[in-house]
Amino acid sequence: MGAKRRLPFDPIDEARRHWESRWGRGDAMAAATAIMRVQQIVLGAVDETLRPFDLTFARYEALVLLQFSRKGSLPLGKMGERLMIHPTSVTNIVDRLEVQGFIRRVPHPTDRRTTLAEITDQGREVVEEATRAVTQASFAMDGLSEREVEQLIRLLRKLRFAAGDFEA
Amino acid sequence: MGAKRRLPFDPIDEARRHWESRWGRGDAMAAATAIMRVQQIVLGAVDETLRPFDLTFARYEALVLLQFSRKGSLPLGKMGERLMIHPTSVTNIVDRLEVQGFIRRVPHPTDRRTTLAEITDQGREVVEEATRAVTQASFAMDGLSEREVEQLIRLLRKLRFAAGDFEA
DNA sequence: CCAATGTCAGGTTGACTGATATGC
DNA sequence: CGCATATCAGTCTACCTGACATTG
Repeated sequence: MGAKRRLPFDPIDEARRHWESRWGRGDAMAAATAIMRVQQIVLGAVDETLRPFDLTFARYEALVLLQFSRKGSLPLGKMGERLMIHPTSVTNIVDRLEVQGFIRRVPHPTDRRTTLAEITDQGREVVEEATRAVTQASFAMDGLSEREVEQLIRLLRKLRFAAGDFEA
Repeated sequence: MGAKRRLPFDPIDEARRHWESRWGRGDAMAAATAIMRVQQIVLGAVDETLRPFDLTFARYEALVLLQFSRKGSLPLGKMGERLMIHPTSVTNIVDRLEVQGFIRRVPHPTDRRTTLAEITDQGREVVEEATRAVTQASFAMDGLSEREVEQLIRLLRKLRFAAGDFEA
């Protein structure tokens, strides 16, 4: 296993002190580092929860998106936009989900350039099951109160907005 | 390019509404998704800033750590602990930095099992230069006020603490 | 002719697993 | 002997670039 030992101090805080004593403001750096680390923690927790279903977070998100869509299908490009991932990543993820039998590729009825990904019955089943597990696992957010989770969501949303993710 | 278009709404918020109307509480899921996305944004911003120096965030962090260390050198294992990365990733990162001439491997004076990574003069130079760029770039944190950045740091630290990263 | 859509080939990064040589 | 340290081989995810065929 990787970073096994629990450190006797917060390494990010420590780095920040060094940073500020030498280079000035270190809040942005500290925040960035913390985000990296928390992402690692959360992703690990989620992937572990999803492993029994042979899903990664990325593929799970794709399935959830299709599950929520009106017709159970979306153009691949649309999926990339919503999930904010690269076109080639969409191809990759859809490939795997198709092999697993959770979605299938379907030609678009009118625009013959575009391919639709359609969730299968088996896909719907696995999403429901996986979601049950995921809801219970609570994603390593146990350390925060409900209010704090909302606060975190708000701050992250502001950051994403400033980065130009969306308009509202 | 990947997710180019700015969406007319917040996709995470939208997903959360769907989620909650169907499966119950969605705050943890929303927070997890937001963290993934923000990590992507921040990492992208940092890596872009560091590209002129031929550094990634991971390698930059390793250099900063060595720069801050008393003797300018640390055992590889120690580096892994501090940076919270896998031993094989340490080997990988140190390999690359060594090829670039920013660090060099040095045998430990007493314990012949362990190898030290020592930052070179060239390494110190590039850290200073890169840090100047990085400090100005401010890591896509522009959307938040100073107070909010501190708030974010605090919440993330709480989460990391609950996950068992450190003891203080 | 130009734009959009999806795919493919090929390269990079970092993380992981499992095995191994060396030294404490 | 067991344990620690670092490495190696091999695999995996996700990203990127640049090219391409097809279609609008």
